[in-house]
Amino acid sequence: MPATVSPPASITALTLRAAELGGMTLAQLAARVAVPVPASQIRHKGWTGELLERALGAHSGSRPEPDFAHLGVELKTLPVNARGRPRESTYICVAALDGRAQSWEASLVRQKLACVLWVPVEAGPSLPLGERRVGTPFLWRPTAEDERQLRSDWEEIMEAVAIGRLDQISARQGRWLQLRPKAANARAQTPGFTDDGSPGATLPRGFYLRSLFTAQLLARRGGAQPPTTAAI
DNA sequence: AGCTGATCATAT
DNA sequence: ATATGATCAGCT
Repeated sequence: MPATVSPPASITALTLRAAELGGMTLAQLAARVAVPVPASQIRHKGWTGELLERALGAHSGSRPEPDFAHLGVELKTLPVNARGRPRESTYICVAALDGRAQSWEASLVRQKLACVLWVPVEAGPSLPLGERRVGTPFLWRPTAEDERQLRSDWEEIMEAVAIGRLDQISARQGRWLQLRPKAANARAQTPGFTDDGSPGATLPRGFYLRSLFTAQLLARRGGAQPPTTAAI
């Protein structure tokens, strides 16, 4: 039975709590909240993220709200390699593909990224799950420049969606933000447009932050890290 | 090696 | 099916 951690009362309490996790291994964290460490992530892809949620007192489950709704903070783990570079893009949210008009201001992408607590975690197939260590968490709010760039990509992608040309969009589009499949499998369906541009079911897709973007956040954060976690 | 498209688990 | 958490795996 997993142990329960109470929700942090403030952003300050949250960041302090997060800072204390820096340097810990996932095995130590798992023991603290009493959850087992899987042998592999192949069938537990979201395990690290869910572990951090528990450890920090988030418990929104799969509900469509921020992890720390009362604080307006979203929690995102960031898998990094031995050199401290992001190993993967970061999933943000699903995209509405039905062509209804949307504005950047009211977009889910903008809401999701309004305030994010990033938690770097060592990752890689050669590093056993339990031995991976938590890096130095940091709170991020998009700067005006961050938002300008994300908005530019979002609008370009959504313009193609709005005219029903889902077939013209690929993950190659977008400098910082991209649209990629987000589904149980390639047969999944959601309202959208078929390849000929007519209304119909299509593959669900989601917005992802390219690793180049998160790499810049890590670099911007800068600062000295403990020797053993020099890279993260 | 990096990237794109596909996939896995769980809760609602 | 939608939304949460992401990583896998084949191709360039």
